[in-house]
Amino acid sequence: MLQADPLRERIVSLFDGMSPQLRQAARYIIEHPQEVALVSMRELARNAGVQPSTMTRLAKFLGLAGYDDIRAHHAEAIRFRVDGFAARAMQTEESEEDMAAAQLSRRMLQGLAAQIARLTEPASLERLAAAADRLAQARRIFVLGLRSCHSVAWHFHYVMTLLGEKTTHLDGPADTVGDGLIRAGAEDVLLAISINPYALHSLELAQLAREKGLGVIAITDSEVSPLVGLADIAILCSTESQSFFHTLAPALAISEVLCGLLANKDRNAALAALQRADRHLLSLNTYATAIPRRRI
Amino acid sequence: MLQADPLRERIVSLFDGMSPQLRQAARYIIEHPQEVALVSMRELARNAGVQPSTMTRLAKFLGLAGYDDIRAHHAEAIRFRVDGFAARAMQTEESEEDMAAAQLSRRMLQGLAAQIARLTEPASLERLAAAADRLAQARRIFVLGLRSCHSVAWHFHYVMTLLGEKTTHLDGPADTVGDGLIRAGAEDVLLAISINPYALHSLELAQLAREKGLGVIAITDSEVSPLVGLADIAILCSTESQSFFHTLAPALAISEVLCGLLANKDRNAALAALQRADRHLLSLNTYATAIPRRRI
DNA sequence: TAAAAAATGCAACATTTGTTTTATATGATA
DNA sequence: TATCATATAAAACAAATGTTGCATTTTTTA
Repeated sequence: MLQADPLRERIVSLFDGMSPQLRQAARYIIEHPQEVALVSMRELARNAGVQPSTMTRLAKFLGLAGYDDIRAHHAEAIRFRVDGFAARAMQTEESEEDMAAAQLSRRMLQGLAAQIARLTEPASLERLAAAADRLAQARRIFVLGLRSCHSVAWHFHYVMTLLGEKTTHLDGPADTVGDGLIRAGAEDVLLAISINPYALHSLELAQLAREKGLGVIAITDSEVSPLVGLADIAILCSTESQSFFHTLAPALAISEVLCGLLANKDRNAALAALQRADRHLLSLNTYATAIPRRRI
Repeated sequence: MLQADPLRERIVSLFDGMSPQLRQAARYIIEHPQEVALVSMRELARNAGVQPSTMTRLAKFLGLAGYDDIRAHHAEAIRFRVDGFAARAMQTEESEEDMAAAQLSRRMLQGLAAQIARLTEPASLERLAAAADRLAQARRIFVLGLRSCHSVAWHFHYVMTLLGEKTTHLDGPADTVGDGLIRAGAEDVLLAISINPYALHSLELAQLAREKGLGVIAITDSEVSPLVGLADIAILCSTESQSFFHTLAPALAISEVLCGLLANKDRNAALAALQRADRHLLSLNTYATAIPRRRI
């Protein structure tokens, strides 16, 4: 929002002085302003993961009479926004270069959004479901993604480690990438991610996995990708982008969906695992609760 | 409202068959659609000059279960208008225990697409352009993303290495993550990526960078993220998803856009650099186009 | 460590909400 | 006009809302 929003600014500026629960409530309001006006306080509190009373306390903390002041403010913001949209588009006066930058950015982002939206085609959804089934059945999941695909492979692996110990990330220094497969067998599955140009090493390892009897699931970019012939299930994602580079956002989206599907197979187990991970990381002081903030 | 609105059309088409009081209520709703979602039924009735019961009767007359259906519809319309169908799937019930895989996948993907599309708001585009400018000016770019954000940081770094030697990826074993900053100074910039929950180490390093005089550019998830206070420019991306986990797809999209903008600053240099990288990797036999024959 | 203070969860509270019921008014038909 | 069906207003109702006080937990201070 470009318009001055005094309440929003007040919440941000007082954020540091809030207790954890107040912060959680405040954060949710900052990030879902329209919901404040559209749902009841109790429902908002539920969605924000706090007690109803916390919302009242937040209002008082902000110096307001009660929660209704917060709601009234956000309702007013919605009433004003009716014509604010056009106004906002106009008021952006930019330099020529920035204009060009904004245009390129917009084109790229819209392209990415469209590509991810296109993954909702029935054919893709079927393959996603089949892949999730296969991954759920596997004893062990080996995740392989080299070079540009490393980010996707690692992210999948990272999320899955929050759920349990089922995945092995095939990566390592000194040419030890494939060592994880030493004890892999027919009960295991390789999740291989590779896009054009295909890293030779990825294909070799996928081939090796196949020879060892592993199931192979591929995330790749084309029906004629070499991985398609090697894989039991291949999920295709476009990598075209409006810039010089290939995009991996759709591939990342696919891997996130796979994680979501796997977690959804047993929601309770997933929740329990996540809580366990939370506690572990908490005891390690991995995350910041108190914030080293110095400047506004 | 430009979109087709079935309820509105239904009210109009049944208008002639209504009693005077029903008409008065219906007319007010047609002419003040946003008020329906923003005030209580009794207040709406008062403003419309009818009895509260008339509103309920109108709902029944339209074939709905009750007034709440009318309100829910108008709230949805506001969500639609404000977010461009973004947070829609987001808010809907997630209580269905056994959601079909296809349904969950579709929801997740649509949500991701919408979140990326939302990054095209003018405010975001401005920040992207400013960030690209700052990164282009920098002597050196240090890229920091720990834990879940590693994928984004690494991807940015990887793409940038194709363009040149300007970036340093802050990562390493044995607690050497921050060592890259040893010789960093005021002419350099830190690109820090962190989302809630914020890795303590990321914040500490960002703080250190700031103290050493580096510019700080952040990719983070909220106006109240601790990185916002530390950063010269903060680019915000939503991380909410329909599943248990946060999504990094929008953050990845942002980093890809930054790469695109940087490459676009000097297209010829970028092309030349990419060709050089291509030749190098070709001579190393990094890539394949067909299924490889395994070396023994 | 113990004591004090702050933060939080819980449950009871008075209101307010949307709905339903009942009584009254309205207007058409014969 | 008398009769009837419909439309409206008023009041009663259960369900929900936002708030508050209190007990418990957590954090800070001495």
